[in-house]
Amino acid sequence: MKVYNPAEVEKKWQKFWEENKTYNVKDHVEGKENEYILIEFPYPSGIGLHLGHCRSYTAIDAVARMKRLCGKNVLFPFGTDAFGLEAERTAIREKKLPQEIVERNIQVFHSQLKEIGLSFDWSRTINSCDEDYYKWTQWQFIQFFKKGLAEKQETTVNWCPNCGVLANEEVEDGTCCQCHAETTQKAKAQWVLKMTEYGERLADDLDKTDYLDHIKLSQLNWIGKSEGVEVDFEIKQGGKFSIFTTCIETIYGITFMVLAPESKVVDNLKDKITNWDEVLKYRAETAKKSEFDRTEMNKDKSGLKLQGVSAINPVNGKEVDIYIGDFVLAGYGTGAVMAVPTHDQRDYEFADKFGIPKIQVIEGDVSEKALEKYDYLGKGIKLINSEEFTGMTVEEAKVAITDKLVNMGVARKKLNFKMRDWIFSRQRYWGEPIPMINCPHCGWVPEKEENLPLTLPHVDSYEPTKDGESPLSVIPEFVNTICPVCGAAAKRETDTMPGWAGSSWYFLRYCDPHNTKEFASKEALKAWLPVKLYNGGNEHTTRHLLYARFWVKVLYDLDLVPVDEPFKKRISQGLILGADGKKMSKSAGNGVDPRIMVERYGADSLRVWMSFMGEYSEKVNWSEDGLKACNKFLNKIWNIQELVNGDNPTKELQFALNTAIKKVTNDIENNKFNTAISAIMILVNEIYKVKKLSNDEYKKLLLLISPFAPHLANELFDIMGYGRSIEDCAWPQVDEKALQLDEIEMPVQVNGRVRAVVTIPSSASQDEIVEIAKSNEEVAKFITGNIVKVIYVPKKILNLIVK
RNA sequence: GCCGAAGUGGCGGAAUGGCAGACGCACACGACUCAAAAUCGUGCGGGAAACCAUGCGGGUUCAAGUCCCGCCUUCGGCACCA
Repeated sequence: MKVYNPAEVEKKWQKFWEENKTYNVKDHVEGKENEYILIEFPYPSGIGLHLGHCRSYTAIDAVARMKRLCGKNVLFPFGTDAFGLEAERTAIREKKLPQEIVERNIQVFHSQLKEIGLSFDWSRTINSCDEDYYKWTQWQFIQFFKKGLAEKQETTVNWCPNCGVLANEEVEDGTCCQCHAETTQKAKAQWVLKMTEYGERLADDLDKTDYLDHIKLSQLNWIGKSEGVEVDFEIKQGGKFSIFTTCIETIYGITFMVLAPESKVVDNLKDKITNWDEVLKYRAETAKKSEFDRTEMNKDKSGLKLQGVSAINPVNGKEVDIYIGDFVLAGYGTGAVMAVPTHDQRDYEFADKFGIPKIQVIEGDVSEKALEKYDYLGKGIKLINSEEFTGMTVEEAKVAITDKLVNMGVARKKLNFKMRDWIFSRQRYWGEPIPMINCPHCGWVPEKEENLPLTLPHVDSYEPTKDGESPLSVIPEFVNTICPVCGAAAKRETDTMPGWAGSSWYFLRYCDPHNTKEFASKEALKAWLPVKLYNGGNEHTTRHLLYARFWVKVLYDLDLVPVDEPFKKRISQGLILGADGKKMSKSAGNGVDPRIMVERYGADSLRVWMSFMGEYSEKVNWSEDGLKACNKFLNKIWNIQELVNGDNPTKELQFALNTAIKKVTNDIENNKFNTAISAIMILVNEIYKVKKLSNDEYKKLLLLISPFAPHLANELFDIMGYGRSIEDCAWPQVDEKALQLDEIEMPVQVNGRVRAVVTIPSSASQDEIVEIAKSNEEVAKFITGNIVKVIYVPKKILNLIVK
C-alpha cells in the first residue's frame, strides 16, 4: 500500500477536474433538478485568499458536492468584486493603476482557489470591474432612472478641508484619518436610489424567504417600518411644517417642537427669528458632529430656542415654542418632531435642561422619568388632560385622535421607515461611471443605451480632487459631451457608483455570464433563480442583502427577472480569530497563510479542519494542532484500505454506517458541518474496532467524506476500483432497517436525578420498563417511599417521583 | 446609545426541555521499537463521598446549557469600507 501523499493526490485530481471540466454546468440536464448555491464574491485583495474565505468556501463547496451526488444539477459559481475604495487606496499606496492591481490579484485568487479543490464552474467567472459586466450595471441604473427611482437629492457628506469628501471610516473622532484636519458635515447634491418606496415590500416579503431568524430580524429592524400619523403644524408667524409620530395619543402633551437645525423651515423663518446669530452658531456646531454623535441617546441634550416664533397645536390651538436640536436629522422623516416630555425620555431630558413645562396625558408615574409607549401600550391604560379623549384607553384614543385630525384636513395616516434612500454617488475614481448627462436644455438625461459601457477613462492621477469633486471632473474629454436628446453641448455626471452597485446583481449574471445582448436571458434566469442557498459574512446581513433584494425587486417590476426575492435561504459563517483569540491582522502578527497550511498538511486536511473546527456561524480560534489532527484522521481513512475484506457487509458495522449516513446527510443539509465530520469520525473509530469491512461499506464511507475531502475520496475510489470518478456515483441512502435495535439503553431517574441506565427490549411497555427499573439495585436504593408519579418519555427517559 | 449574536472542562467544541461535556486537541499510562517518531490501545470536569458544575442573580418545570425576568462581559452592524 502506498503512503497517503496529499500533494501528489491533490495535484492529480485538480488537473483531472480542470481537463474534464467536471464542474461546468448546463442550464438544463434531462431528469435533474437545478440548484443554485452561491457564495458572496470577494474583493480580490493583494494578500490573496485568507482563512475566512477558506472556511466558507470549503463548507459551501461541501454542500454543492453533496447536492451533485444527490442528483441535482448544481450551479456553484465564482467571481470577484473589484471596484471600491479599498482597491483604489491600495493602488494609490502602491503607485499603480487599480486595473493592474486587480488583474494581478484575481490571478492569485483563482490559482489559490483551485489549490483547495473548490468545485466552481470556472467557465462562468465574472468580475464587477470588467467593461462587459459594468456595462449592465450602468444599463440597469438607467432603467432605475427611467422608472423614477434615481434622482439627484441634497445630502450630507463628511468634509475635510484638505482631502475633500471622506467616507465614514476615514473620519476618526471628527478628524480626517489622512491629514488630521477637523472635519465637518457639508451639503452635496448626489444621486439617490429611492429604496424607501420599496420599504413595505422589503419588510413583508421576508416571509417568502427561509433566512435564519436573526437575519430576518436584522433586516426588519433596519427597514424599521412603523405606522403612524403625519400632522401639519401651523407657524403662528406664517408658514407650516409637518411631523411624523407613532404616538398620536400623546398629542395633548406637546409642550414644544424641535426642528432639525439645517431645516429649510428654519431658513424660511429667518426674518421672524430674533436670535438668528445664535441659530447660525448652533448650525456651525452641529456641522462638526457626525450623525452618529447627534443621535446618540446618552449624550448631553443640546438645542436652541427659536425666539420670536411659535407653533400651533392643531388639536387644541395651543401655542408652543419651537426649538432646533441636533438630534433631529434633516434627512430623516420630515426633519421635525413633536415633543411630549412626559411620554418620551429624550423629550423629558430636553425639557428638564431647558426648563420647559411637562403635561401628563396618560395615567401613570412620570415624576422620575417618562412613561413611554413600551410602558403603557396594550394594558388598557387611559388618557388624562386630553379634552374629549380623556378617559379613553390609549388604543381607542389612537384611532379617535387620528380620525379627528384627518377630518380636520391637517393629518394623514402614514407608514414611515427608519431605512433611508440609498445614496448612490461617490466622488471617487474606481467605480462605475454613472451614465448620466446634464443638458442645459433637457436637464438630466441618460446616456444612449447603445453607447454603453460608458468606460472609466484610464488616467495617471485618480486621487480625489481638493474641491470634493470626482477625479473624473478634471478630465475634459470625459466631461464634455453632447446631449443625447437635443444634441446641445452638455456635461457628464462625474460621480461613480458605490461598491455596493455591482454586488447587487452579480448573482444574476452568473446565470448567463457571456450574454452580449442582455444582462442575462430570461430563460437562463428562470432556470436558476431563486438562489437556493446564499452564504456570506455576518457584516453583510443588513446592507448588501437589502440592496440586492431591492435591486431585484425593481428588475422584477420591470419584468426583467422572474423572481421578486433572489435568495431563498441566507446563512453566514463566523470569523476565524488568531490563536490568541484576536482578529487576525498584520499588526497583531497572528495571521495564518492558507497556502502554507496546504503545503504542510494538504488541502483536504485543511478543508476538513475548516468544517470541524466549530459551529459554522460562530467565531472560532485558529489552532494548527486541530489541522494536524484532521490530517491524521484522513490518514486513518486512507489506511482502512487494508481492512477491506470481501463483499459481505458485516452486520456489526451496518448500524454505525447507517447512523453516519443519516447524520452526515442531515447535517450538511442544515449546515452543521462540524457534527457531520464528527459523525464520520465515530464511524471510522467503529471500523478500527471491528477491523474489517466490505467494499460496499468502504465505498459509502468514501462518499460520505468526499464533500469535505474530495481529492482523497477520488483517489481511493480509483485505487479500490470503485470507479474512475466519484462524480458518477450516488449519495448513499439510509437503510432504516439497519437502524432498528433489539435493545435500547434507558436512563432512569428518581426525583429528577439519574440513578441508573438499564437495558430494555425495544418492544417493552411502560409497565415492563418500570418493573425493570425498580429491580435495578441503584434505582431501588433511592426508592425510599411510594412512587407517586411515573414520567415516561419513550426512547428518552424514565423518571420515578417518590414521596 | 440602538439593532443582532455569543458566553459550557486545561483547549476547540457536542447536546428537537430528557444521562451535560459527543467528536477532537493537549496530557498521562501501556503496546510496538535498541531508541525516538509514527501508529495502535486505555484513562482523562471537580470531589473520598454525599454531591458540586454550562458568565452572574432570581423564576417556571417531574426535569433547564436549553424557556421566562433582571444584570455582566465579549464580538458584529449602525447608512461614503464593502
